[in-house]
Amino acid sequence: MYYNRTISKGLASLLETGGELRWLFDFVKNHKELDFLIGKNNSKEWVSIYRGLTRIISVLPINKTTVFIDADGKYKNISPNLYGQKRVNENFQNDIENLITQIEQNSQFDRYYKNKKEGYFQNELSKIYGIYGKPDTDFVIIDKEAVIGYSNQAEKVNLLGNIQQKYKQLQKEISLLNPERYGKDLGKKAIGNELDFLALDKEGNILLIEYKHGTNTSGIYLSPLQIGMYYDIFTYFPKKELELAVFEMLEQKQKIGLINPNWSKPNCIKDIIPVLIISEFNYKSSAKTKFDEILQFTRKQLGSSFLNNVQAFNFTMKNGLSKW
DNA sequence: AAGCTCTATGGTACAGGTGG
DNA sequence: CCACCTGTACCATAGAGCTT
Repeated sequence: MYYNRTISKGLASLLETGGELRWLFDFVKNHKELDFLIGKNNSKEWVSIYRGLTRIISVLPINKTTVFIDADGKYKNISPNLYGQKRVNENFQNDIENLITQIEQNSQFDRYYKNKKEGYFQNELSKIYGIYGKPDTDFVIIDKEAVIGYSNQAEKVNLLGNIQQKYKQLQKEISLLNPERYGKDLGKKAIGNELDFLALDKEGNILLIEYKHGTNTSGIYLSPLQIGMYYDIFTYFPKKELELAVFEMLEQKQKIGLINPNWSKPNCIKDIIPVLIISEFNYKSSAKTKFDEILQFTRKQLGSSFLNNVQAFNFTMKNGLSKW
């Protein structure tokens, strides 16, 4: 298993000050609805730009002078000129602007950002604790949609499969316990495998952040299972290796400017803390009561120390983060 | 580089619940 | 008892990895 999503120096330098794609960095920083996601897996690396939940472009390096601009077919159809092979010295800002304008004008895309739901708040969070972060911000986002990689399918099934199995079983039991209250056939429902945000706080704690919008009731009350699973996966991962990867990603992001270069980094990793962040929580919703019930149930099954350091926050534009 | 498959998620309709 | 609210089931869409 491996986890390190630092991109190659060559790709990173394109975005750094003086790099040929530096204009892209400025462009995203100046558009409040846009944000970066950079990463790699065992076969490729990329710099992607998201508008809420939509990946509007991915930049994939082909060689030193050429990149491939990719996205879902839907967006390629809207703005064909933007996609395909490009020279790195080409400035395709106008094409991106054109794409965004068309996305804004077509209501079919509203649900990914304009409706001010999940995509909107996820983007806000991501920017406040990322590219707009201050030197004294409580924590910084190291990675988004974080996934641990496996060298092959056998290893994945063996390591991840076992952990997933455990939580799927619990989900099934919860469903059988009270199908009306918690949902039926939850045993068939898959448990997510991407962590929304991996962050680092000033004290040196790694925060495993799961984000939910307040209207997603079942997502909220079932989140102990999801959060527990990420906690298992990341605590199983060798600590030294995780620490190295996190610091490497931090440094790379600071060099580019995706994290404030003056943010004072901790000396070492202290702890791993699971976190739930909910935006626009509706206090009339039963989600909180059910969340406590699920937590109680899982503690009965897995031991009282299960998620004993979990933290939950409300997130609003007005007050930022406050205890849930 | 594009198509295919798997999976996650938002939107929506409706059923059931609740409060006035 | 009615009007409104909430949550679930279902469906469509899109992201991501894999294959060629």
